Amino acid sequence: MQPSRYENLTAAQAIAYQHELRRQIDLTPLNKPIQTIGGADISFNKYSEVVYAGIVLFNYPELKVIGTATAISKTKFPYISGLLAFREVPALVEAWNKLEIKPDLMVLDGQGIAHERRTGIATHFGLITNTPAIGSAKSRLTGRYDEPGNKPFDQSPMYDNGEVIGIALRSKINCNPIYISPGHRVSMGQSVDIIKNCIRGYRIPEPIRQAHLLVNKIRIEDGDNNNRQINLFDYNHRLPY
DNA sequence: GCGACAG
DNA sequence: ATCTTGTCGC
Repeated sequence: MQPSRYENLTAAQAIAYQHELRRQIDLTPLNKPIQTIGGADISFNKYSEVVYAGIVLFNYPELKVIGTATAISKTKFPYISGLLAFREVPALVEAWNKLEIKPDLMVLDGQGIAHERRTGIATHFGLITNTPAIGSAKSRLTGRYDEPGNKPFDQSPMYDNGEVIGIALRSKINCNPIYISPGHRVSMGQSVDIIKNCIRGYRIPEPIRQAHLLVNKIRIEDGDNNNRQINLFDYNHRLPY
């Protein structure tokens, strides 16, 4: 199935495809040393079908930026919890195809196997690009866990159906944890170790943080002004008139 | 039926 | 996700 055709799928068909992808997941430990790593993210205006995708490449473990790639695309697939990949992966793959050199591993903003069908966006992206990938989410989708301690790198396993599907990691003191899970071709332990090395003073791991800054930048540069939106703040200030 | 629900 | 200011806590 080509990502460019995802928007033609119904939710039921997308779920059927996830069941198909699930069988192909490989969580064998990555045996090759990591020299390059990439972070990916998407930005968009909620009143527009335009999505801005970006990937930032770094050398590893230093995390010095060595390249970027972006793509401005459109999607009609709505955001549906559990089907995020069908909305965001097409644009990400467009950016991916523009990369001169592909990284040894990718970090995606969302879940890996910490998903009801074990097919979060990191797993999905890793499978269709045949690239080791890790999911790092800012909130939980599924799974039960005890709140990790409040010290940096305190962690707590996430369970679903008796299996460990991810790790809630305290990336920064006094901040909510982030949720780490392997996506494809990397183990649970390696995923946590790699993400820990990508934490550089902020709650969000550097690859994703930089990708987020990049996509927001290109969205503003593209002139997001044309996509009119009335938020509560503006609305209240216009009431007198 | 009810509550939960990545971005 | 995205909009925006102020404010609280470390």
